[in-house]
Amino acid sequence: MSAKTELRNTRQRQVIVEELEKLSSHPTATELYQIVRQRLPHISLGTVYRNLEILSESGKINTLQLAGSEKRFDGRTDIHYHMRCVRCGRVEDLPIEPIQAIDAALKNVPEFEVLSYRIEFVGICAYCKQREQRET
Amino acid sequence: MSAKTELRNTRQRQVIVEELEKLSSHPTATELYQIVRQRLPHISLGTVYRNLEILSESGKINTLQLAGSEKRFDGRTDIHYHMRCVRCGRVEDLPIEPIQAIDAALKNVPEFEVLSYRIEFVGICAYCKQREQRET
DNA sequence: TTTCCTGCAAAAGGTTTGCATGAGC
DNA sequence: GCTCATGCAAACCTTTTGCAGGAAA
Repeated sequence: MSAKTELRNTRQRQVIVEELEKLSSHPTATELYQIVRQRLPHISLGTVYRNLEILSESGKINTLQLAGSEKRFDGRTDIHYHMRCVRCGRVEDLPIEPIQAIDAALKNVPEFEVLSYRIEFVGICAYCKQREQRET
Repeated sequence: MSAKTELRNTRQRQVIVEELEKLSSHPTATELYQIVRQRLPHISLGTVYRNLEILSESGKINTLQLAGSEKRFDGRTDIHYHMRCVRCGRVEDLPIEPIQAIDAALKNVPEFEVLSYRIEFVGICAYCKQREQRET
């Protein structure tokens, strides 16, 4: 519940957060590892994973709960929706407001205690949409 | 799009579908493997995976796109929602109607072409809710 | 008889972990 | 100086795949 021990401010942790916050691409651990390695060539994948976990637990970053086998991470910690592009696989932020009707529906299930939800939109991102229009 | 070749009716395939349809627990491949093995002790995990994939492609069963690393499978192929129990991890069917407002929201994103969505509710299932009331 | 399917085992892909060393505070 | 964090490598877990033999149609 509360922040137990203050996190130690290591160079690796710093760079991981900085680089993640620069990105809007919701990278996987491996993708972020490649990027961070440009600044810290000796960092290990394990360190990236451990830090992403710790940072996520302490609320400094967000672990996305999406379909598929790979975890993705987000420097934004406010509530917002994502869309997965069926063409290129990108995960984009969706510029729409939270849908109130979903929260309303949560209250109407007597047997269960529904607390929240995870939603992931599926569609074609701006890049792929443009590209397909050019090719037509 | 269309069913190309008719699937061969093997004993393994039969039993996998039968057992999956009996369950409302949305098992993982490994869980279903354990169950099927009671009837076919020599079946291999690979066969279970291959059949789940083929059956899902041909629309006879459904592969759930939930958060987390493991795939789960569903004998029901009609559209319905699921809830993940935060206590025990069970995946349950949620007896609520499709929420129209979500489809309405899809249409209001000009830059993207949003086609569909995946939603997963999160809460406390009937079993855990009862248990917690008893323990109070 | 042809083709698809199966069992087995190895490989693949992503993530976690044990251990000795090293760096924050 | 005491802990926590790191790098490295091995282990883990789920899923996929290659291959030779076996069973549907």
